[in-house]
Amino acid sequence: MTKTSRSPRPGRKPVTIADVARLSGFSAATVTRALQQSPLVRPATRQCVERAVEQLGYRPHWFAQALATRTSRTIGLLIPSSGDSFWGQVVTGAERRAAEAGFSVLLANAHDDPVLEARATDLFLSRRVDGMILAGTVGREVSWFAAGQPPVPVVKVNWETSFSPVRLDVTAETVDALVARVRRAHRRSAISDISVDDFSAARRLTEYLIASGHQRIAFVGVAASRTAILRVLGFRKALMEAGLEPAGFVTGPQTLETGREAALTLLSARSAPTAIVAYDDMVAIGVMRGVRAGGMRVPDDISVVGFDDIEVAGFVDPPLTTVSQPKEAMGRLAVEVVLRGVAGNPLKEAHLMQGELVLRGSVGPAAGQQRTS
Amino acid sequence: MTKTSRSPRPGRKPVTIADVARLSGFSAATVTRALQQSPLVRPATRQCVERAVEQLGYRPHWFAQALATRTSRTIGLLIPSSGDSFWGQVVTGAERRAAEAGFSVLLANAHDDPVLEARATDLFLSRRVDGMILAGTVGREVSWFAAGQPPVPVVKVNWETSFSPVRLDVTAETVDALVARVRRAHRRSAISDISVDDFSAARRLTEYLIASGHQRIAFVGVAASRTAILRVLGFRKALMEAGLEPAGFVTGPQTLETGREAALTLLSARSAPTAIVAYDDMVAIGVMRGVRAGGMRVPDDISVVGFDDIEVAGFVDPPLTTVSQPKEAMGRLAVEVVLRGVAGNPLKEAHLMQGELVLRGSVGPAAGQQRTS
DNA sequence: TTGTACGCGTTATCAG
DNA sequence: CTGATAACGCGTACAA
Repeated sequence: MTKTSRSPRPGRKPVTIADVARLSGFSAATVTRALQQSPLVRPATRQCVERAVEQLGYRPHWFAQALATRTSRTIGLLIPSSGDSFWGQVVTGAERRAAEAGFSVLLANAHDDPVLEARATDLFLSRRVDGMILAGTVGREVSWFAAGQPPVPVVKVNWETSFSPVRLDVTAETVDALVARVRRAHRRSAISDISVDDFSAARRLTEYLIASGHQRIAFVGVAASRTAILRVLGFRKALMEAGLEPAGFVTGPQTLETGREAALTLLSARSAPTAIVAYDDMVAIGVMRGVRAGGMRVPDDISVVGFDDIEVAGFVDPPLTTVSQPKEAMGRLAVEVVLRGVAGNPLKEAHLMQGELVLRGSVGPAAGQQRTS
Repeated sequence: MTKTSRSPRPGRKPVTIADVARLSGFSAATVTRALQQSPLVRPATRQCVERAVEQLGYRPHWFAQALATRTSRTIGLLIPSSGDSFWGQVVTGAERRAAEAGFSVLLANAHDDPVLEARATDLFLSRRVDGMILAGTVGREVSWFAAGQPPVPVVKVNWETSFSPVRLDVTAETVDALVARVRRAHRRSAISDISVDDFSAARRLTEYLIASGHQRIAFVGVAASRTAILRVLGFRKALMEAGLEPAGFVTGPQTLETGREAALTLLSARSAPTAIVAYDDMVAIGVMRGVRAGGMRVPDDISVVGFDDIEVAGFVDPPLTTVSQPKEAMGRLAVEVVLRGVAGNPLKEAHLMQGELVLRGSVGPAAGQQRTS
């Protein structure tokens, strides 16, 4: 249903500083100074100007200000999608912090498309943002800025990129070497970055499963992405230190469906795992569905853990044990890094934030252990 | 963990149209025309200019353009919170549509605070947005714009406001009168608005329950808000037309906890309902938990429905039957309305969008009916 | 303490 | 077809 009706044309022309100057009887320069709380202006004058501002409903014209001062007080924020509550939380943190500093946020969605990513950085640049935050991007850095160095401070958040697949039969030494190698790729760039320590998170999650008595643990959702590799390596590391072998790896796109099928496959194997580490919560939920479809129960027969602590994770049955990423904090920190850059401190910063284990109902004691005891 | 290291100062001064003019050997005016694809410029000249642009990496300075053309090609979008995936979807739709039209989105979060809402509209105005979308706002319209008419096209989306509580013992005539009254409050405003037809959605949802054999149906989450009242009225309307009486109303804040407690209370009554309509999905999930805590099952013993189709709704157990709001479409439409206003058609538009019933697993045949048959 | 004059980077209006 | 020139609204040296 749609209804329309006339409404008065809002065509009042905006009031400028000249109008204020005229009404108050002072010059435009004085008005500017009064508005900037400059100590050079007499209190009585300030009063007078403020009255005129009030009366006319004057608001400084932001473009003109920006043009004159050469700063836009705007930060470009590129994320994969606003519809994703994960990134939504990052935006919330960023927006809050920016507002505190008197900055606003220019938002763009990349929808996982490198072309859109490049277009967005272009947009930001021509909008003369004072800095930009590139979050969850998939494209290659070179495609963003033609001449190497970006002209404004840039920070990457949870930057994703493809890596040649890691051999799964790594040894104790190669795990550390590979982690170092993956991290080094970050360091080469001159662009600041913030990311969550996926390696450590996966390691702690796996250690928790081992401490719960699990000995046969599989990983579902292996892929050639930076994040996936670090999580696999953390998983391997924990296993090695406990003298255990992985109970299986399932490769595939990081979707619910992958998790479902993987669970069905793994459960029908002769030596089925008693616990599954999923690449992320969505895959984990798929695993839980697969487990149920296979006639078994979580966590009685098999334990499941995920990553990210997405909103849904706390609402599935049983609620999912996972590791939560500091989403709002990442957004805030990203803005702070950019702000430091804007303030004229052109340092590259690299932040590795720690996730937090969220213990819920999807992990129980190892089923095998129960039988033998 | 934090690491910092030196990086080359990015202080190249941006290239201006004058640089392009110099290099290409033409005047700035011609460069502008070439870039605007004006037919007034000779192809050879255009080529020449384009080469210079390429070579210098020139990008038009957006403020200066905006200042000269008096349009910012920006739309202000105010939402309660980016962390909420409901609004995130609205943003996605808006952002997409805006990008198609070459506009960008300036985002602000109100966090349900009328003060922040007013500050945001102020920000938008001083940023000279071409139009603004005020979504899910709670404040009073008068507080937004000092001088009555806003100076740019504005559209409200799912505008929320408090209403004097509706008497629950309405009659058939008063239902229609009340719906009309609630809607009239919208019409009085000169500001365009988009909202979902909550009355009709609630009515259809309730009709569906009745068609499933339910006769004793309660409503949980009554409050003095516009949305809540329309949903209650839709619920009442469906019941009346079927010659049924409501099995109860529970008032309270629209949270999961309210739902939980309400379920416990309703189930222990002498004539317990066989179905519950919750104000929204979060309340509905609370109801489901309460039902389970009370030792009964959904949908075997009692059916539950919600509103909004939030992300979580499809993942709870059983998946929730609800009515989905056209979130992305609302965002798109909002941008379109603003764009029409920008194009110089200052009409007030009122759009009532229809939600869609999403039938999932939380509704079954009436338990009472099963027993008697 | 206040006013004047100029620059910020573009676009639009007129002449040529 | 192209080139001067004047806005656009504000900040800021510099002068008063």
